[in-house]
Amino acid sequence: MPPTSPARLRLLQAMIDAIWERSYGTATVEEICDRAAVGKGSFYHFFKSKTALAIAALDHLWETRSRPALDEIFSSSRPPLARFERLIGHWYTVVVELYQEKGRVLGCPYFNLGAEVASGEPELGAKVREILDRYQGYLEATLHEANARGDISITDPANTANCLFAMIEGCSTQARIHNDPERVLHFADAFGRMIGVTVTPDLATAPATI
Amino acid sequence: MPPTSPARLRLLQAMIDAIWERSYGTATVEEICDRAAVGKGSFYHFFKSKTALAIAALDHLWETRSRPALDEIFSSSRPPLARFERLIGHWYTVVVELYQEKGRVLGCPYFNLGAEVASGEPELGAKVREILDRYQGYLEATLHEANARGDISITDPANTANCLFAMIEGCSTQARIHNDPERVLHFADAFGRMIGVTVTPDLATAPATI
DNA sequence: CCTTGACTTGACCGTTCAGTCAACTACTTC
DNA sequence: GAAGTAGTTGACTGAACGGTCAAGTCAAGG
Repeated sequence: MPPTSPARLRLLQAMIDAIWERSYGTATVEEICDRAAVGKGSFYHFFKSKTALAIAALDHLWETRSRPALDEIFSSSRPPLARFERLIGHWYTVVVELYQEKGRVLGCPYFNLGAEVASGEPELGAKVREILDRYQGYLEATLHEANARGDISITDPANTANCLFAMIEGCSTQARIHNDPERVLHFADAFGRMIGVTVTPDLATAPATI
Repeated sequence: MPPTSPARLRLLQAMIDAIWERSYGTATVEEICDRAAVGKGSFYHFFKSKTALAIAALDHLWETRSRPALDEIFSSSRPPLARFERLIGHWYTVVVELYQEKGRVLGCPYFNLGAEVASGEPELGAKVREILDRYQGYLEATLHEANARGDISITDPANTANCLFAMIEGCSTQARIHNDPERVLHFADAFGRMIGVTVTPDLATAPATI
């Protein structure tokens, strides 16, 4: 079971697509096998259950997409406040790209899944919390650094990071509920007001990841 | 089929509980019938489908709980900024009460459901959007009034209301994901910074509704 | 006492689900 | 080319699903 097997990778991607486009609960094993063009036997050759695939799929999405993108956005070569501007611009770019591709705003798969399986599915919930905490960690570290440089003056960086992250995820979920990509840009202004600076989304040419 | 039939009311409440505690997708008709102590035949006597019950349940929750609570919180007898303080305090009180009762933070049923059924279930999605828009309307109207009184100076009340609401819902969903009631209070500080005033949660003795 | 109709019931139906399995292919290694 | 290993298959199973239905109960009206 080398983790690079093509069928295995297609299953991971199919599960991510299913969670993103629909929801974990409504995604059936057969649907995922069809999307991946893989027999049901192969599914259970690689993963012991639907839940196990979901956990592996979250890890895969994080390692191959989210983490590389966040490492670039929050690179120390960029000034702290510019990282926030890049984050918002990047987030918007990804949402619009997926909207053009799928015809729908999909929101954040981690957050959507987390809300859905908060009760029941404790292992899946733990994986979601782990990833969301790492995500928020980027924000908190950057707030600390901006504080140290004197760019901003925030008394409680951990709490502020939490609130910024809540607004980002909240706006993304609103955008999903209303299927309206523009809602994602709404928070740029509020983002700035929360940390006491002006924040302008940085819509650079971007690698298409989230 | 008088809408006040006890069995019908129990079905509405059972559906709300199921959506809140678990999720719409994992709630089965049989589970709801059991919770309501009602035969499956009665279910289909009152509602033509599971979806129809969900839509009726959202309306019922809004009319009997959310709207009365919001009308009290946003009563014109209260100064605009005090309404925000009361909203946060009330929200926190409800979350803690439900936490003590059910052992879990449940978040906002409208928001959770909306994210879950954003694709698929268009009628249910429309009902969720209608309710969320009304909810946000209270915030926007209050921002306008506070602006007019000179309490605050917000250039784009509609967008600000949207961001405040996104942060409220985002924090609530985080609280659900982490099963941590205290996360709901996190945003009081950020709430104030976004509109440029100090906001202190008003934890008055409250009617237990959301 | 009979009729009516709203309300209730749970067995039942066809479908769909997650998961199993025995058989097969393709590739490597000796 | 034999033997082993990794990957693949789809028919199959038992359970659970949403929804149907024939057979009631019961209170109100005549």
